[in-house]
Amino acid sequence: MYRDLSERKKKILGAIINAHIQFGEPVGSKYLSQNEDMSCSPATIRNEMAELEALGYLEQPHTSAGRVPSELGYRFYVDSLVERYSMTTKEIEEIDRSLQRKLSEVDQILSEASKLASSFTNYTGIAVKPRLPRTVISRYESIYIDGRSFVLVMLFPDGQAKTKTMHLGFPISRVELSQLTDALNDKMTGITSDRITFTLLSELERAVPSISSIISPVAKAIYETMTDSDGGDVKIDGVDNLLDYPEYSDVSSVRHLLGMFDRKDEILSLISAKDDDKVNVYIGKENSVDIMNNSALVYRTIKRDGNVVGAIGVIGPCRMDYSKVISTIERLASGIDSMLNPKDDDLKGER
Amino acid sequence: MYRDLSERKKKILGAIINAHIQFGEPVGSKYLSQNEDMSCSPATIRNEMAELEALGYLEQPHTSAGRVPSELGYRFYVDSLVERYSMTTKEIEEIDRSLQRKLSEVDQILSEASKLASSFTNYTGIAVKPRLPRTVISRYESIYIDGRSFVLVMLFPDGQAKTKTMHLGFPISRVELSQLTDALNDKMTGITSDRITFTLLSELERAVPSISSIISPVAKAIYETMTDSDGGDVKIDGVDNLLDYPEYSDVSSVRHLLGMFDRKDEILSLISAKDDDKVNVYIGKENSVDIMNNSALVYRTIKRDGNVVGAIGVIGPCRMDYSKVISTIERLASGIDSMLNPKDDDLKGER
DNA sequence: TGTTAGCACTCTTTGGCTTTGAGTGCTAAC
DNA sequence: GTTAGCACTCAAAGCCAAAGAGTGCTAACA
Repeated sequence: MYRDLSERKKKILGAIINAHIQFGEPVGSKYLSQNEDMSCSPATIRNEMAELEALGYLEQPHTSAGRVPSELGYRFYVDSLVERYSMTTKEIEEIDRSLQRKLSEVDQILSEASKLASSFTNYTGIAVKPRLPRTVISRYESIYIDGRSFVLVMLFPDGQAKTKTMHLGFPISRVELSQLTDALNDKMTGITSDRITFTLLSELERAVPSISSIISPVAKAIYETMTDSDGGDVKIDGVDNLLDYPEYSDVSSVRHLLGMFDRKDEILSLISAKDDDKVNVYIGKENSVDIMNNSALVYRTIKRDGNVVGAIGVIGPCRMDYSKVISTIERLASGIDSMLNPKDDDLKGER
Repeated sequence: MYRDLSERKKKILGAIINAHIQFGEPVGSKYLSQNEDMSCSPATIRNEMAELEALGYLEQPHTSAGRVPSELGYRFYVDSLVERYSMTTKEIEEIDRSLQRKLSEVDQILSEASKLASSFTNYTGIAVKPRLPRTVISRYESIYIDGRSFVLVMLFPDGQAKTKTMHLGFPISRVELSQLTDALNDKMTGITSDRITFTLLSELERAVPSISSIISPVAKAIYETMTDSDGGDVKIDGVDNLLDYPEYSDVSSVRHLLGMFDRKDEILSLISAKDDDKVNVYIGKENSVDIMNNSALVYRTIKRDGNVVGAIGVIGPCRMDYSKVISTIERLASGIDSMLNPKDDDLKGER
């Protein structure tokens, strides 16, 4: 697709995008010939630029302005020109150090990752926990607290656990509690939330006749837990970073972006769609999220035991320092990956 | 303090604030005499306005503009003039219905409340979970999963429970696990996180010599859990609502506000400071959070069993529809309160 | 045939200028 | 104490000209 570009065109296109990323303003022929050692005159560059514009890689805000990369141009740049930003040892150390403060739960890791992504890149960081396929509970345990309350522990197949503290209006004995637990383990394991039916509840009530009135609130708690963990979540940090960039100096553009953050579902589905192991870049309207008018999204998914458990990324203007952002996300994501999938040492850390 | 204002001054001040809230622009004498049936001429009103300005209730952006309420003016308005907004049955129903979708955990209730506050008022909703006083764990339980992993359940004095799933690099037996649990219950209950010392860990290791290498990761998990739940949290929703108001049409003012949202700590400490049962209103610089330059904060705390577990509120421009906002927050908060503190029915719902 | 210099042309940006209009403060009359 | 009248102030809007940046085109050149 990009075969038809001569080396010189590529060089010019790359130089324009670099300059535009740096200064945020349209780039003119004179600037290029002077500062980017093009070894040809402005006039020649103008000719090339005119052709690049005809091919769709460049755009002109108005007649007497320089050229600005189009979304196609950025795409080309990201795909082929971008040289990997080589991080300084200091930067690498800083990222690694930040990750050291190893947080235990996936949720927390992601939420922290969003902050890190934001602070290292100066764009807006996002972290996504995808909507999981329907969860089933594989085992129940209960912990007796006192005559009127107990903790219900629900274990999921992936080893996660959730708890609910139940307060009852009437006393319950340890024996009854263990009957209840047995009944739950007998009837309520391995099923999805939509299979919790009235029939099932009646069966349960029959299994523990002495405390049948407890079934309904317990079932409700279970149902809530199952449906809860279905939900995806999107964390966003550093929105105010964006306001430093002229593309968002207009309130309406900010509103666009903020509006998108409220429609987190779209981000969720966008990111959940693709789950390869590399950093992905969506530029402007390329993606279904049409609100991302003048913005780009760089992200990478996070896996654990081969399953996607989340993603981290960065949102910023199309004119983004891609090489730096990509490297940062790359390193953050792989750092998190290795935290979540520790090598088989003598003793693994907890999750 | 406000005794010295004549009835007519109060009326004029109130009319100015109402008009300014409605239109967002400085209010002139002519407008008042025409539209608010003042029964006196513009000139008279001008005299009164000049005095109100001298007293500090009004301000003039520049010589030839109308008057704008000062922060003191708003404060006066909120304290004495505001007539409680009477909600329509429809609005009340809608709030109640939204609250019906009763979410179980405090965290979720608050996060949902923030969305509700935002959508009912069209300002920015915030929900706060305060930094709790240092947490201690009152009891440990463990659930055996398989030879190499188990779930550690930690119970807090208030009945909450947290879990950590531990994956080990070596096998552990049920007996050893219960030894571990006993040791934890013996040595690690009732202490704050800063008292988990090396000495304590050594004692623990001595208590379970056969699996002493497990102590360190377990202790780490416990420490993390304890320090986690210390942390407060602030949820914010509907930031983009604000952009509809001209006060925030300037990017720098938006940045101010967004910056504040990143410094959630300040909001946290502000709200945690006062814990009475009524709706509080902070206007502009009244509060320590000096960033709230041109903004006001309306909130009310949420209690459970007499303890503050959070707060919900709204942030918007000083020029805010206080009567509506106050009623909305009032109703939301009391609705949540009653969800969290159910009447003693036969069977209480879970928490 | 590709490159370059030169030049006319376009179009935004900037600054200064005036006009407009809203709203005030003051004074004098009621 | 209230009101009408009037001069005054000042931001906002509109207008115009000048400046400046950058282009496209043409013609000369290698």
